[in-house]
Amino acid sequence: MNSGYSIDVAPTPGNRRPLYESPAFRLTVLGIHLASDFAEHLQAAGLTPKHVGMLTVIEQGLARTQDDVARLMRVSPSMIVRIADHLEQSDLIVRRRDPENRRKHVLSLTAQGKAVLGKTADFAATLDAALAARLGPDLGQGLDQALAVLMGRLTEGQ
Amino acid sequence: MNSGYSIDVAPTPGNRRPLYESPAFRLTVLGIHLASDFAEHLQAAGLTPKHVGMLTVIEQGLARTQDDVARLMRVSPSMIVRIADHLEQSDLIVRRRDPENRRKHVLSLTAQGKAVLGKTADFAATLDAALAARLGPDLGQGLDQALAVLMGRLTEGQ
DNA sequence: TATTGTTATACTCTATAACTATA
DNA sequence: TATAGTTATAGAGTATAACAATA
Repeated sequence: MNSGYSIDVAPTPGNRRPLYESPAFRLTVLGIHLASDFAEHLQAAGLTPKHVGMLTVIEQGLARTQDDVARLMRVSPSMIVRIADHLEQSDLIVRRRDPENRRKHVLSLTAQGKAVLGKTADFAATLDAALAARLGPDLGQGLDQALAVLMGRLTEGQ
Repeated sequence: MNSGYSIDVAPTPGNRRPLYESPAFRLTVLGIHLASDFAEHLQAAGLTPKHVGMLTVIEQGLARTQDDVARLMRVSPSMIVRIADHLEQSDLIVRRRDPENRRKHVLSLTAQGKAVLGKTADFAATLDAALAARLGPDLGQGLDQALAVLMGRLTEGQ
C-alpha cells in the first residue's frame, strides 16, 4: 500500500542484533588487528602473513601442491607462484615435480621453514598471553575450544 | 660450548604450542576469511569492509573526527580522506566543521548510513548462524562472551 | 580438451611526503 | 610551531588473461 502514510517497517527490523555485537563482525575486526600485529613482526624477516599461512598449510598437510594452497587460502594461482618463489629462494620450502603428474609441484618445508614457523609461534605466544590476561582462565578456555571447532570449517574445504 | 657435539636446545624449545593451535593465529585466520565474506557481500554496494568499519566507529561514538578514525582503524589519514569522500558522496555520512576547532571535521551518519549498517548486520546474522550451527549453544555462548571482552581492548585505545 | 603452473599486464590499495588551513 | 585534513605520488599487493607444459 504505497499510500505515503505507511509506516516504514520492513527496512529496519529493529529486533536484530547490531553489527558491532555480531560474533562474525567481531571476529573480523579482531582478526584484522591481529593480522596487522603479525605483519609488523614478520616484516623484519621480509615475510608477510601470507607467507606464514602458506608454510602452515603445507606443514599441516592441508595442501600438497600450489593449486591446493591457492584454493585453501582463497588467493589466485599467480599470487601463489610469487609467494612460493620467495619462500623457495629463501630456502624455506622446496618444490619438486610429482612423478605421477608432472604438472604438479609438490611442496614441502625445509628445516629453515620449520624454524620460521617456530619463531612465529613464539611471537604468537606473546599475543596469546595478552589475550589470556584479558580473558582469564574460564573465558580463555571457552575461546580456545570454540576456535578449535571453527578452524575445522576451513580445513574441510569450506 | 661450541663443541660441534652440542645438542641443539635453544632454537626450538619443543614444548611450545604450535602456531596452528595459537588462539591469536586462529583468530587471524578466521578473521581474514570472514573479512573476505563481508567484502564479497559488500561489493555489490560498492563498499569495502573499511567503509563499514568507519561507519561503525562513528555510530558507536568511538571516533568523532577523521583523525580519531585513522588512529582507531590503524590506517593513514590520507586513506581516511578517500573513504570519507566516498561515504559522503554516497550520502552515508556528513562532515561538518567543528566550530570550536575549525581544523576538525566532525563526522556523523545519515539515515542511509544507518541503513547500510542495518543491512550489513542482516548479512552478519547469516554468518553468525553458520558459526552457531557449528558450535552449538555452549561453545557459541563462550565465544560470544570472550569476543565481547576482547573488543574492549580495541575501544580503549590499544 | 582440461589441469597445473607461469608470465605479462593492469588495476587497486595503501602509505609517504608535500601542502593548506587553522590553532 | 603543531595539528587536522587534503592532494600528489609512488610502491606494494593482487587479480585477470595469455601462455607453456602435461595429462
